[in-house]
Amino acid sequence: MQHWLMKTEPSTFGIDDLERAPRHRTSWDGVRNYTARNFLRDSMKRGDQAFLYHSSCETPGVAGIMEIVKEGYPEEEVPWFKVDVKLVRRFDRIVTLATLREHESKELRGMLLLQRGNRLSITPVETAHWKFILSLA
DNA sequence: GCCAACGTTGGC
DNA sequence: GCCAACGTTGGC
Repeated sequence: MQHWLMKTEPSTFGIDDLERAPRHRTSWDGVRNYTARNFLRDSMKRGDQAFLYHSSCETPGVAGIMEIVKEGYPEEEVPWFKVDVKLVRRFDRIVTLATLREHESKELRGMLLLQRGNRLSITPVETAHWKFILSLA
């Protein structure tokens, strides 16, 4: 199983919205970047888990865990792709970006989210990083 | 609101 | 293929 991190702006769609969605499920669409699209289309597999990350908000950070329940399929707008996800677990508290940064040079060294200038909305997460962030949650 | 980083566009 | 201009992201 692979792990991922998927960004969303909570003012548009956040963990509250996912929790309220029918069966805690939603289509993860609107991704408009080719690298991220390729992850959606080619690499994400059913059963993979992903951190739901809140960006562009008061407290950026990881809000919970989702599972991929439907692999990549086309959006109506060519050439973009989406997957379906469901909420697995909502963290009691957000694991904030500030907290992640505290471990940037040790446990989370090399994490793509923390790399300078990274704007990619979907990134793979190394298993060691995944486990460590879970331990913070 | 600012601005660094970086992706995309389009003329050549 | 180059690269300047422009648009977007996202933390602060």
